[in-house]
Amino acid sequence: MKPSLKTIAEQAGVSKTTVSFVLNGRGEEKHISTETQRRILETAHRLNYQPNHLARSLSTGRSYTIGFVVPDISNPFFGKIARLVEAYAEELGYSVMVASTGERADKERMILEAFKNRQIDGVVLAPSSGESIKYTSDMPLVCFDRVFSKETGNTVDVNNQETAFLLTERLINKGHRRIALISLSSFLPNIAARIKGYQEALEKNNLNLDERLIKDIDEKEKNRDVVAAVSELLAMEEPPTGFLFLNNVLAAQGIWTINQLFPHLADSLHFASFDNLDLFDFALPKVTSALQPSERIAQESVKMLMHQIEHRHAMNGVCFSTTIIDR
Amino acid sequence: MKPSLKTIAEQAGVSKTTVSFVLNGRGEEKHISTETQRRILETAHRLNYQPNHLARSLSTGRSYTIGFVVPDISNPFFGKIARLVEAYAEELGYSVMVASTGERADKERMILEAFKNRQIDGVVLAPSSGESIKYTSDMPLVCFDRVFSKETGNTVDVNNQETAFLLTERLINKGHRRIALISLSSFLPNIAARIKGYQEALEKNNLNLDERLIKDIDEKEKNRDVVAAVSELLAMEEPPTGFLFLNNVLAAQGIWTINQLFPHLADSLHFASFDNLDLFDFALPKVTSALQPSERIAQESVKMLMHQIEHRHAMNGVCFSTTIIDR
DNA sequence: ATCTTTTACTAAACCGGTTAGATGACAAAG
DNA sequence: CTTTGTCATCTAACCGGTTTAGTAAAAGAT
Repeated sequence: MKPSLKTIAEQAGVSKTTVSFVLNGRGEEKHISTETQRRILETAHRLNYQPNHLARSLSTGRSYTIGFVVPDISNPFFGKIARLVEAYAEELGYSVMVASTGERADKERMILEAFKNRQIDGVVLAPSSGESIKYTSDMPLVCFDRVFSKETGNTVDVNNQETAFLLTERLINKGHRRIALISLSSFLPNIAARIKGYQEALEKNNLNLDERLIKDIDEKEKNRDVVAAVSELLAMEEPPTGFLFLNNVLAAQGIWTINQLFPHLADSLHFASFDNLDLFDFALPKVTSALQPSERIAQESVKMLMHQIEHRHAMNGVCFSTTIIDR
Repeated sequence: MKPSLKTIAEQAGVSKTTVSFVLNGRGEEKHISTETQRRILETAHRLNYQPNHLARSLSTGRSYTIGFVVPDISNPFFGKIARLVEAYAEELGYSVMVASTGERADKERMILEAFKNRQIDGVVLAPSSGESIKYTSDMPLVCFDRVFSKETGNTVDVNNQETAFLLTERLINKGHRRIALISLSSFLPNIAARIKGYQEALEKNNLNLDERLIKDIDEKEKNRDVVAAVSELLAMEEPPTGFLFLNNVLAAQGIWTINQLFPHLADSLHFASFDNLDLFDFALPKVTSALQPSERIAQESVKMLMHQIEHRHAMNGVCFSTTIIDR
């Protein structure tokens, strides 16, 4: 039988209350005598007492658990942040529940409500839609990676538009005149900003925007769609030589496509991609990438969430800069 | 104010008990009249009642939460399994708490105890030591990837020794006579089995085992150590031409090393590695890899855990076969 | 010597559910 | 006409903590 406060109370000959005070380090404050404190601590130790976290949470209303909800935890970008969020949260005595939404708003909603009913203290979320904030009502929430509205605060992201602009310019500066954009069909604010940055760079460099060079990939069928998109682009009479991929998964699949189907073109093309991957270091075509500061994103997200949990009011959104790795 | 059973009871003019029965679908069984049931359901719906999961868990002793504990959730192998475990668990109404141990037994112990105090129903664990089972005592536990003892049951792994044997033989069949082994210095049963398979293959093919071709990598410094190991090996007077890497992270770093420091050798070497990575499809040196069946590992782990949660006795361990992808 | 404060500790309510056992009403059986 | 059984519902205890509002005794102040 697992010992409870009651067990200790009986064995130490005091009340539950006293035991609770002492074990929570409030012994002095509550004027519990040194001898009694000693006896209680000794008993607790002897019985190897471990408090029941659920019971505590139920009465305090704090579960010391946060949620980490992203489209796909197996995506290396989110996996890395998960690891870091978990580490920071643990330092603060929090555990982390994770869930993947598959980029589906309905599933996201279900997950958030399930977590809320589990009395989670707050959620770090990479939202798939602008609706999510509604379902969480009063639960502390920090959105990262995708920011649907800056107004509510509590957001962490990067300078998407500027980064896309710079990535595109790098390709232009390397002499590429026709630059394809491999984007996503679902509406996400970070993606929208990146598209803008791409357009802006073309405009500034007096390259006209050819709509045929822009391909939208369906999230659910990305692997198949990227192969099709790249193949179509390379089959054009005037094919692009520079490619901007709006995230690492798309770029990885793009590299795969070239290597499997167009290996002879690997040297003549140049890629640019959001997010870094280790493989970009040696992949062909060469990939210039924009590294997002995972550590800072994770740390800031947790910090912001803790702030809201403690103080119940939002902090201003934070926007980090990416680091462009030229290859 | 969030509505509770009490709120509904008051508004519907019945007792908490009756509400509890009805909302748990035990209305018929408990002979609650149709009219009362209707009224209760209507009230619950009107107030948008959501049960407090903590309170329920406290009284039933079931939290419908499981833990997923691995060395590093950002490792793609574990990330993929995490995603799948999460999906299967969700289907069964469970949430998942994740934690990374950093391959440290002490941290693993802390995590397991913290989870236990959170009244988790069970844990899916990739253990870093043989000790973990002790700290979980009566908590349902399934170990995957690393199996320290088959005797206790509840284990899921793959045919490590045979796979290593086959991978090594592939290298031999491709004409490589000197085959390096990039291993890990920490003792893990899966790694030990893989080393055995390597030795067995050399022996069977009458190649003598050159200890200098075996390099142990320190988990904490893998990136640095792999570069050093590969560089040393290639600097030998009679350097190896085949390399067996005991996991995907090591192999990825090996590929990086060749591409950065020895690009002229990329074509003459051949790698073999445990676990698949997308980048193996186009990386040079070519990589023959052993794909582990993530879906089946995840599904079986969850199934096994659920079995133990329900029936409180262990199932026999399961061992899956890998799929070798020749490149 | 009496009043006030401090010390050391406890009883009981509470968090929000679940559940064993009781209860009163009514119908069928003996 | 009592007994037994079923129906419909409720009371109260319980899960294991936290916390408010005490209380009795000892110490300090007037």
